[in-house]
Amino acid sequence: MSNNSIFTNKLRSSGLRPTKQRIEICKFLFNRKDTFHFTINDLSNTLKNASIEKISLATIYNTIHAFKAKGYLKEISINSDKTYFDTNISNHHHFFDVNKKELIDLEDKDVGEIKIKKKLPGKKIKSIEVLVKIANNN
Amino acid sequence: MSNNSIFTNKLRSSGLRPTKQRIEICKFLFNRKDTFHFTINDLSNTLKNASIEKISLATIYNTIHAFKAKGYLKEISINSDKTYFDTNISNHHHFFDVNKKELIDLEDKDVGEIKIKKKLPGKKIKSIEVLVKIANNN
DNA sequence: TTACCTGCAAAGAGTTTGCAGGTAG
DNA sequence: CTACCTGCAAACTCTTTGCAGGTAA
Repeated sequence: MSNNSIFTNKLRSSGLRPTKQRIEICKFLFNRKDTFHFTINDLSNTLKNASIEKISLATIYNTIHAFKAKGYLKEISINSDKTYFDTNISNHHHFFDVNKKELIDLEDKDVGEIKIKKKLPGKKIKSIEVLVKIANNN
Repeated sequence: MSNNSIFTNKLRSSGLRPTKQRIEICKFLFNRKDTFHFTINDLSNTLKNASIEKISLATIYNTIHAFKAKGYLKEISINSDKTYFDTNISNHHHFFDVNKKELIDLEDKDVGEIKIKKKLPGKKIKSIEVLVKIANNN
């Protein structure tokens, strides 16, 4: 199907061989309208149920890290026991719902411009990430 | 010495028994002019060299978590293999030097006001944390 | 054919837990 | 005396690695 060939090309063009495991993971991650957040564990479980053949954990780690290195995914900083990945690779920020342990996108425009007034010699800014922790009103 | 009694009181007043291990840890963490960042591993190694008696890793974890729960320490969000704690519990932000894997404080005043323009019903903001990743100029 | 990829199992790192003995109140 | 704390080792979770067999080009 034409969908697969999109991913095949995407993978090939970044020097990754389009194996069926990687295409399977691509389909799950990128074949959707909205971006989303996930953990490796989520992904593994979902694929276990959804796909025909089991993909080994090692392959999932391997693939997710390759995708991250290629810029297809971002890893997100939170004080949490979990490591989250984000299919939204644009510049944006996050709410973290501490009750539901859930990440919610905050678009760049939802956060006023951030001005860093301190400079360190010989260093340049690579990224500015804002994490807004939210909790239920009691 | 009078220093110890400060910590003894601090601990007692928050319902923690002032054991010699906890006082030892307090002295190392809080008996200094400047706040700093550390990992459990750092702390364990430093105490191993510096103190008379060895404090077991389990006790260090236990104590650090108790201190965090009591608000004496903050845990810091970074995409890193390490978990950092901060003795600076005031509202502030961080640079993370990706080359040196080092955290540097960014005072509140070094970061322009942050305006979160999105609200989620039934949720309130608990904290806003900014992480500025920096790297060497090449 | 060759370099790369997958799957499994074992190994690692960091953290937590169970329990017996010790200590503060 | 009792509840809490410590230290040790075992257990756990998450992640990485080594290696043999498989697959894309």
